[in-house]
Amino acid sequence: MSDPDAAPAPARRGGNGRAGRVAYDLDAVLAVAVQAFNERGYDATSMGELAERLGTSKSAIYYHVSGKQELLRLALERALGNLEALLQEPDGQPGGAPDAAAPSALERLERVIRGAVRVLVQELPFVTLLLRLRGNTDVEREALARRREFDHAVARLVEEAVADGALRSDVDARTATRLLFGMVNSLVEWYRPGGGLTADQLADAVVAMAFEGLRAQPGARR
Amino acid sequence: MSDPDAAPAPARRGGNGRAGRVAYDLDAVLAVAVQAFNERGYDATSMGELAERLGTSKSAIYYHVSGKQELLRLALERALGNLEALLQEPDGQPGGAPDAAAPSALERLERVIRGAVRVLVQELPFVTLLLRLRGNTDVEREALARRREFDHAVARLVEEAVADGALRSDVDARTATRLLFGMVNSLVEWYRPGGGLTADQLADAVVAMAFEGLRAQPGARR
DNA sequence: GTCTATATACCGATAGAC
DNA sequence: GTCTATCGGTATATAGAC
Repeated sequence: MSDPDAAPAPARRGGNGRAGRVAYDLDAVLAVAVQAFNERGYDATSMGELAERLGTSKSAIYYHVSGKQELLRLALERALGNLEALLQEPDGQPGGAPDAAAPSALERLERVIRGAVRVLVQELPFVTLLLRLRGNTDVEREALARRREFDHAVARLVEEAVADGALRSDVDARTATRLLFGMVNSLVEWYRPGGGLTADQLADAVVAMAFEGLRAQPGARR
Repeated sequence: MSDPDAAPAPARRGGNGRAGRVAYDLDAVLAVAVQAFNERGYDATSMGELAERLGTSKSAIYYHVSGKQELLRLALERALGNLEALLQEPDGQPGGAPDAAAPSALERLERVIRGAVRVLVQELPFVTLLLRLRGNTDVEREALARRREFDHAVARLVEEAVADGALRSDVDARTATRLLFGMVNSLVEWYRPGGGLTADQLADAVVAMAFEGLRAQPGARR
């Protein structure tokens, strides 16, 4: 999968391109659009500005997509698809060996958290866009519904872990889930790759704070 | 201070109003505007829609404010003023007695966290607007600069508490601060007053999760 | 596939009557 | 203080040449 932030520059055509002709494919248009939506906001970003950023005209964009809303829909599909895959394969990576014993709810929760951090980092602009939706249009409302279903699935994991006695029960499970993913989701507001913090270090910090808290524990190896 | 969510209905005039005439004052206009900005986004909200929500005309709004940007500026001023006051009086409430010993950095941090939760709850729509800014205009950039200064002040508290040995040192202080306020700020995305969770209970949950973590500790009274 | 030109609609803001 | 009418600007999207 291409990194949308890395190369907003136009890609040269494949074998069927005319000599030296620079063209944009859908992925390049989408990458630039998502970056612009995140910087300025979806509503504040005009098709004219997208054309400027791409060094082309509005009409050229309409050749690739049916309109501004389809750009949004494609971007949200990518973010949601990656997040939903976490729930299908809670190991964090597909194709894992058939596990020994079934993992506990707490173990599954930690894997989902680490997976979510990984997806947020790998698909940063797309997930950023998803997390800032307001639900103004049908496209946005459909995406928000899918996001809510993801949240509910995580909440069920938290409740299960509380029932197991693995998580504290004096904080409501729903509240804990929301605070937990409030912390995870806030990554998109400040994390930037290449800033001296790898995705794994970030996941470690999130899991440590979420499960053990920030307070120094006397005698603990910290 | 009036509650902007509670009464979007027009307020009757004071002593100088003509008999029975319904009018809007600046506070009523601001309350409706902030609610609309949060629901639909600032850019996606037109002055025409504000007029519709107020049951009046666009011109009537322009009588009260110079334009759409001033509505934004007034709302952000209210949110920032309340947050900045937390740093001046870290007791959480003004007029506290001159304290005995100077509180530790950890104690001051907890007071700021509880104060921030209180401000978020009490001024929910205004802080929500602040936290969703993108920095498209001068008004927004000025507000973002003030917000960054607030964040930096909290980060200095965290660093001080780490230096005291009160907070764990295996998580970078900057990262910890960002995760901490990512958790706090996420409240605006889901907390609604009257939902069975008081501001104090919420602050307890935030402080418990931030400092002690979610994991059940064997033998601990939880 | 990309261009220029344009159709159509809505935006923020203002003018002037009442 | 609120109204109707309208200004100038810009938005999305399309038409048709090349």
